[in-house]
Amino acid sequence: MKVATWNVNSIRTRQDQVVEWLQNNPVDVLCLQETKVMEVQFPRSPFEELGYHLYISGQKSYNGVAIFSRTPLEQVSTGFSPLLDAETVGELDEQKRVITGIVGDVRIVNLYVPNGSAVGSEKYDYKLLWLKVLREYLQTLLDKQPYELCICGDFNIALEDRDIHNPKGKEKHIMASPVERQALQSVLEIGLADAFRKFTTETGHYSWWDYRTNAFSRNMGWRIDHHYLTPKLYEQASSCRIDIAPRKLPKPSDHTPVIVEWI
DNA sequence: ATGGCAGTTCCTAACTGA
Repeated sequence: MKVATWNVNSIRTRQDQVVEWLQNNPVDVLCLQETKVMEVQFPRSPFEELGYHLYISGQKSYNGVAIFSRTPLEQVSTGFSPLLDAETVGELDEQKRVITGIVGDVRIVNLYVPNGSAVGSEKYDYKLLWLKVLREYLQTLLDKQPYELCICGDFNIALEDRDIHNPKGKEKHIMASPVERQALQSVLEIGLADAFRKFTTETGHYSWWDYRTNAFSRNMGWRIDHHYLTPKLYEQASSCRIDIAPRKLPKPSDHTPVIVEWI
């Protein structure tokens, strides 16, 4: 089973690139973030023609997540609300950042974690609150269901210094600040491990490069797109790789796909 | 230090992203 995650920064702009990528990389599941379109306007047919079933949580202009799957997903739901009480969720489901479904004996959870703008800003507080509620959401999933979990998506956090091209002085930088790193660590403490780090320990491997300053050609990147697995699935994982080919294309997304495989 | 690039919409300016 191969599960990929890719922040496409607008599915309508990236449609042809995603089609071509799927033709060359026929993964079982593709999790997309930042689709930036309402479900009714989502370009479904190019992907359905490739044999995928589409599950979409969309909104206009911002955010938006989707799962493409070769086999139909079961128990698909979006947002935190299906598992948590209204008081806990508050307004968090207004932004479309969560979609999940079951394939085989694995629950896929596709996430687009808030960026947070700047450390100490209102959006940063929103990011921290969102991660706190995410932990409750995932803990509830684990408590209620026997499925293994594959949590993937754009986490907007580089968890360790080796996930950043130049980690020096990043304590106040969004995506690297200690408080948000700790918030993500707290989520992982429920029993999740980073699939990529099972296979690759050195620095220099990234999934996002800023559009500005020729960051990609200088490999000034960040590894912020992750797959987190429950222990049994982590043991079964046989590879996790970053495909930088799409980042080299004209008009690319600023992120590139990451693919995990398990037996 | 700042801003740089890209996508979107209430579209040629302002926002959000990361």
